[in-house]
Amino acid sequence: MLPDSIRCRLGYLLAKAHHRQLALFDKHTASLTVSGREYAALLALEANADGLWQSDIADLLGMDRTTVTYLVDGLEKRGWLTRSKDPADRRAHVIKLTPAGVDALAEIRPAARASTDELLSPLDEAERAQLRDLLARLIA
Amino acid sequence: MLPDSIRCRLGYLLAKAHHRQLALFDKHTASLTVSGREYAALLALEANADGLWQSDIADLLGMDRTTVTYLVDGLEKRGWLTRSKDPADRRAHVIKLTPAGVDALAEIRPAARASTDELLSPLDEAERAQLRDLLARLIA
DNA sequence: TATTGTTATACTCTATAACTATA
DNA sequence: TATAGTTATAGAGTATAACAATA
Repeated sequence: MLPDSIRCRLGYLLAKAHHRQLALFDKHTASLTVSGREYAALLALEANADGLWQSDIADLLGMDRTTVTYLVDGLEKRGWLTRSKDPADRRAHVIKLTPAGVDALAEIRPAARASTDELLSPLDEAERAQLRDLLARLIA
Repeated sequence: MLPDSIRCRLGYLLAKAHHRQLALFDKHTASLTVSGREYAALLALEANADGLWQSDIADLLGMDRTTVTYLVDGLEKRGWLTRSKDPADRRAHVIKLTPAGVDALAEIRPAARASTDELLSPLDEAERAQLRDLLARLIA
């Protein structure tokens, strides 16, 4: 009943796939109270152990500064990161993962991977790599 | 600077690609005041000339009834579709495209296609088909 | 003057529940 | 009692602009 004009529409396919991804992430991380964006921010901090400015996080994840302020607020309340003035530029806040944040990430990562596995379950290994490659080239 | 842990994260790739798709659709249809969802609803009605119930549209596009009410309100105000009681089940509204709706669709379609072309411009024909196929299998 | 971060505001989407009218 | 549609409300997510502190 769904016409091909919609089924093959890229906007429809991307919206649905993205929606499904969000739902599966929520399902697998239900006990962890963390959003996909928060997880991405934790990964960015993990990869930058000397810390990041909030504006770095905004640039890396494609959010604006406003959104990062709220996001960092939430993670700071959970004790997963620290905010401190950068001595070299006192306008900026340096954000660093705390040991509790490292632990949280260790808990979240397997759940996040399980959600991706479930989303990608219709595809074999080669197809999964292909999908990542094609999507990466769209947003490059 | 963006770590591979994020760059290869499927949630990140899908969110970005979807966001880019929305932005390009808006850019190419800026003069037409139509959303992607409204376009999808028009396509569904085009493929079902005897009309659809609002609940059919909800099922087809994966929205709830509430959202469809608002969406149909907007398209009806533009004169692109009609609402009429179904004589066979007076609880339901039959939605049909008007001639003005057909005209609008004829205007929107090339703009929508141009936005998809721009989004997919980094990929060749075979890769575009591959991407559609892989995404379709994720949401099946 | 420009930049970092904060706050307030508003606007869109979406989710829920209560309501009506029909079946 | 269940279903189609409407309405009201509230919650995310996001975008904008104004502001303080600092460069």
